[in-house]
Amino acid sequence: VAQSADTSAGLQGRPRSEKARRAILEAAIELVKCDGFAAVTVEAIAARAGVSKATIYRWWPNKAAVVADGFLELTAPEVLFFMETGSVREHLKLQMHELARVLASENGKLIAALLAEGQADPEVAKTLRSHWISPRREATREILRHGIEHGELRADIDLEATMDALYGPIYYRLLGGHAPLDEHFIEALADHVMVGLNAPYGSNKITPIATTNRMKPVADEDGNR
Amino acid sequence: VAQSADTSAGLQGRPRSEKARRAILEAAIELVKCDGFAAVTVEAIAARAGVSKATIYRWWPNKAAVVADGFLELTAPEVLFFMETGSVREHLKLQMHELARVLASENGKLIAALLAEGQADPEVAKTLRSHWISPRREATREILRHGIEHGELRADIDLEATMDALYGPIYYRLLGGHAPLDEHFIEALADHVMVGLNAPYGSNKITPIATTNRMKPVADEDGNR
Amino acid sequence: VAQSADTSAGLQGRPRSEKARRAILEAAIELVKCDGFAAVTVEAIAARAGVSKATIYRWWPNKAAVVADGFLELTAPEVLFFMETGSVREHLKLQMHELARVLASENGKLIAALLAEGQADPEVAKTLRSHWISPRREATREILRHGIEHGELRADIDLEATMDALYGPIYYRLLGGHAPLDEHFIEALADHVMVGLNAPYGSNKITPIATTNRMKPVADEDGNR
Amino acid sequence: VAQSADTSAGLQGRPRSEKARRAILEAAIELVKCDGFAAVTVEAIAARAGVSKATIYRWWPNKAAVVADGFLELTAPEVLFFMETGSVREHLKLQMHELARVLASENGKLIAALLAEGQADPEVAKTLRSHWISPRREATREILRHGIEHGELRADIDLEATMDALYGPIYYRLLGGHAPLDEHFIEALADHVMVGLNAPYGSNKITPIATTNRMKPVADEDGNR
DNA sequence: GTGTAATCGAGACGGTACGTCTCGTCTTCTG
DNA sequence: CAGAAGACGAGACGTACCGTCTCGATTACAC
Repeated sequence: VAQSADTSAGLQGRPRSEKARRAILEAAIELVKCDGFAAVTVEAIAARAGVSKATIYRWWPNKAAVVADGFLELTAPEVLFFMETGSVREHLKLQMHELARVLASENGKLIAALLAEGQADPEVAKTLRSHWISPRREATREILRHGIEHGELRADIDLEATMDALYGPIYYRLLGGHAPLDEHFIEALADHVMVGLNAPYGSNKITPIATTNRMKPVADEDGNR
Repeated sequence: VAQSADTSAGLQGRPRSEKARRAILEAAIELVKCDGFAAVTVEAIAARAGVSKATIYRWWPNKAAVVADGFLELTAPEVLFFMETGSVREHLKLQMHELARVLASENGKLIAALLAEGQADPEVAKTLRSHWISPRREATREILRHGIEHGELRADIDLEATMDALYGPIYYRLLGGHAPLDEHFIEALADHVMVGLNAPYGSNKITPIATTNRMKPVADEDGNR
Repeated sequence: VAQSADTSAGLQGRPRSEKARRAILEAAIELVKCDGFAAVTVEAIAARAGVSKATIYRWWPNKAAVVADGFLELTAPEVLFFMETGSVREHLKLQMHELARVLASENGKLIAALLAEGQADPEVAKTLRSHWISPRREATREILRHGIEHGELRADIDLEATMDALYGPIYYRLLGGHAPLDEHFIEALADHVMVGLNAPYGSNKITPIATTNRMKPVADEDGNR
Repeated sequence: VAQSADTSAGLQGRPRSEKARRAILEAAIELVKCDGFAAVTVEAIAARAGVSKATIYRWWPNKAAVVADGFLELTAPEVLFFMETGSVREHLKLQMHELARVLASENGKLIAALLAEGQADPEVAKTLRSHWISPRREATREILRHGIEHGELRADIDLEATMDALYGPIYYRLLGGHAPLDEHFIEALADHVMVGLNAPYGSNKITPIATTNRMKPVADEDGNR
């Protein structure tokens, strides 16, 4: 979110203080976790970080950018990499569980706040997309491609829509708050959406999950893009 | 959202001005649509409505409540009533299209803003849930039940998770902004998630969906709000 | 300095709080007298007055205006009115002593600060001229006219230049700080400049002072405007 | 004003850059003349001089000191040397005209600003006194002494008060801004205060001033700074 | 009709945080 | 090692809204 923080930009002058930068990000995250995003002030961040307000505004345009950077740098969990050893379906399910676990934790409120802020601040939205949403989608996209190549998944699925089908409901519960983000939900959701990923009836490479999912793949219509 | 606005409370004194109330709600909605939720101030609403700030604060606790009320009263689209003529699946798909259409319109920004505000303001979240999300879920729930009863849908689905699977991805695209909310997406999504609703192969009441959809029209209606 | 503080302007709305106004002016003056003009902050004035910063900025454009108003309202000494009983010369001398006394007191620093601020802020300069300098000059102008009419003073003096000759040296010592503003100085100064006011030799209405001043009016050249 | 700028102090290391020093002073003066003292920043001076802020702060304690130094070095007009050819009175009058001319010029604003700053910053006040006010007073003092010695002026005048009487009104108009600093004013003023310098009527060495001024030319010169 | 009581407009108020600005110091690299 | 470049801590600036309050003027019901 910061203006790419090109530390080596000037080649001259006092270099940016890495200490101050970390102190700011840490203070921001701690305060958000403690008081909630809306209650956090740039002035409070500065005070807690032992830093001047001007130093914050020199590198970030506003509070949300600081928090976004802090979250991404300090607490954003790593993207799960696909292990060749498991089935694609199992891996996708695992990822859904993992996402739900993160969103149900303390960090969930933070992501929710950033998504919310993103509705008003395009810059925050962009950061969140490029550093949180997109990497995860890219990883999932690869897995889906892998599954398709190996015949584990139908070849005609719409990759983008599929990813929304997998993760969208989880974010929906996070933001809507109409129902809990628990493991039972993820199980039910995964069971539901996995069906749509089944390789067509008669495929010879069905993994365990495929059989688990009722064994009897439906032969319905499906679309992709 | 307003404190139930018990107009007849006092039995005495000047009654609440309905004109002012409408002017406020309309001004709020217009401003949000024009400038975005975050840029709207109570003072601006008051000015545009030709109303005193105190009058707003007398009836609503804050800006978000005004906007929420305004949205619900002035622009919240009606829940689709279930038509006897279509199949359950078709109806669900239709609802998904309708929701996407609304969220992709000008009102989508408004709902996104309210959902965002709801992350910080529980009252707004509650209002949105009880007046926007829940009625729609209730309607869908009924349809799903109907589909199950008539054998058009699997009997073992998790109703709540299913509704999240149907609508969650749509909200996800609205709020994430990572991909467009167009008809193509809804088609792909619907095709995907509908598979998970299939009655299991060999069910004795329902033929494979493709044919079923025409053979067994549901006879039910539903509405709310 | 305030925008004429037209309290009765609106005829509508909450009337301006006279209490707050006085608290602000008093706080400003106290702080200036305590810490000096340069060290005073609008925030400090607000804090001491128990008032919001916005309230100060609503009525005054800046710190100097507040202090100027406060000084003029709370501590500016009254203009000395001319008593018919004394001689014009005595009265002028009295006024010079009085001015020196004020400028040598605590208020002198205040006036010096305001005059200084006036160099950068035309509004302050204007206020000071219209509320401090001009009234005193006007009073003196009347006295000089009186003296001329009664033959106590020469008729061909330049009134404006005369007033500068009377008071300018006093302000000069105040601001230059090169010599003390004591009574001895005023005596010497008055003796010096009074000579130039003498009615021409032979005037039949010389007051005691005129005789004191060496009795022998010089017959030199003089100009006026 | 600078901390004696002992260029030769170190005996070792890179000597102070005279170029930078001049650039700073010139930039300061230009900026003050262009934007006014209050609007000038140390950063702006540094930028315009192509110099680092630290270099300025290494040699001057603050902005006012830089401007004061710049003024004294670059624009302070020379003290008028006393010409043997004129009378003391004429010379004094000439000096008054000259002072008024300078103060009415662009430099007048600068001197006014420095006098103003001197009210808050004793260091500036001291510099101004020692480099601007005092040398001129010293020169005038000599002239007055000369005039007394030669019987052109009264012997019982208070030298200090006299100088305030001569120049104070000029500074007063400069700072008060209540009337213009034009030649007419100086003429009137000089005529007025010169009367107080007259040797008493009947003095045995001097004829009435009007004639004296040509009869007894002073033989003296004076300079300073 | 005449109270009585609540609403309305206008707008001042105490607060709080904003984002900007300048100060004077410091830290690093370059010439 | 002086100097440029420029980041830094400090803290005041003036602005913008917040949500509350005080007014006087305006309704409409109750008597």
